[in-house]
Amino acid sequence: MTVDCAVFGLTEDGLQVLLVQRGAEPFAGAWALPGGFVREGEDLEAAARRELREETGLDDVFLEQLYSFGAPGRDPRGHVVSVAWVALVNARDHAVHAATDARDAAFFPLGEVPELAFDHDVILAAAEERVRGKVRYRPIGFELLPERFTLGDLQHLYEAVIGRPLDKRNFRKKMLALEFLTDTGEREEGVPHRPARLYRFDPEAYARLAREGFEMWI
Amino acid sequence: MTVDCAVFGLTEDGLQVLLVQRGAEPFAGAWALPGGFVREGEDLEAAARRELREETGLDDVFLEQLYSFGAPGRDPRGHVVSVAWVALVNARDHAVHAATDARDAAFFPLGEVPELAFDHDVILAAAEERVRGKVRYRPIGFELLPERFTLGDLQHLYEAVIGRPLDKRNFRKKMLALEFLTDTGEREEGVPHRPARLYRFDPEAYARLAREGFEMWI
DNA sequence: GCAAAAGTGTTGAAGGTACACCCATGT
DNA sequence: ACATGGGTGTACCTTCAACACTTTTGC
Repeated sequence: MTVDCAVFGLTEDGLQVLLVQRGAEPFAGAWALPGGFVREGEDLEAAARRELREETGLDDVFLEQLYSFGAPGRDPRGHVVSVAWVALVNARDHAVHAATDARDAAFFPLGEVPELAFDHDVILAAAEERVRGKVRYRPIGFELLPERFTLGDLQHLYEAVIGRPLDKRNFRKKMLALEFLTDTGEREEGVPHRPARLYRFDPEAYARLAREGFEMWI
Repeated sequence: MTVDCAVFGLTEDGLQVLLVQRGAEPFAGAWALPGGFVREGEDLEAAARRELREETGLDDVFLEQLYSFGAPGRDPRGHVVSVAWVALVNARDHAVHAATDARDAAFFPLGEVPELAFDHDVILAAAEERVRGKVRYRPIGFELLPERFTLGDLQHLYEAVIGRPLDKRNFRKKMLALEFLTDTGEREEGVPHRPARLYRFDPEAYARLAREGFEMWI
């Protein structure tokens, strides 16, 4: 039993995925999703978090189970089932560094992903589909942004994930009508244009609305 | 590694789940979701289908992976991870009978489920949530109906799964506007009221529409 | 003829989409 | 002054929700 994590981050170039270069056989030297064996008696989510920490230095990230892959032959070491996870990180605040069995760790734009070890191309495709789908009806996109962000940041995020330009006025109307963005009262600083208001996502406000049967849909 | 299946069927009393009474320890005599150990080198979905066939006689059903449960302590035999699956069957055409390690197999209304073995109550709750959510935006409900069905059947299905009465005229308008219900030209027979038209779900028409970016939402 | 479900349109409200200009800041 | 993104309102159109009566069959 292994766990593998598809970790997504956001930059000006759009969505990126975190890969590690394997140091050990099989597939030594190949790029792969960070992951590894579950220990005896270890919880699956705990294993995913441990592997992420050990191989990439990431800690305290948003993590959600994706799917379990168990096709015979997917791992040359034998019949290994992998429980795959999706993680979303704010690339600014989470520095990444290779560690343990990984020679290197780096973010790759989704259009420039190299050949991957095992069946990690399949896992990555499923993870990307999950993120692109779910971001439209659950407030998971905020995990890709710093704590305080502008509505411009948020719009760029949605445009990058959904892959389609959005109308600025309609987007702002819709986001502010959802009542879980709180205006921090602060502004951007040091930008060569009119500074934007900084907002914060309020998980409790969202939870309250969700309990009342409300549904977001972007 | 085990697989466990939450199998749902539909009757006049609403959604039902298929349970088996365990014949072997642990939890001998307790009701549980059908399932069992994955064999060495066996595909996960194949294992789920095999266990369903062996324990309940069900074959050739709609099956979709739900989630993997791996909390330490969830199985007294040791650290056993279960890959859970959701199945939907048309209870009329699929006869159920206990077999192998199961003393008995029967459908239970969701409100009358007995105490379950292992953490199967947690798995069942997750499965129910998946079905109730997904049925609204994917055409999986048809798996619960016979091949030919009336719009009344379909409306009752949605009312049972969503748990809320629907307006007949609006429902029919919406379903017929979706262009994947084909009128078979046939009618109900032997009913003590005006016989209804029989429709059939056309998976290819749905696939075509889905490819064009269409989205259903009930 | 009675019971039981099938079948059928319209109207008002709400929400979504398209669209163009002025504002505040740094250089 | 100019370049850059921030910030704002309206009109149209589409979609959704509410609502009641006639039809066809078996008994």
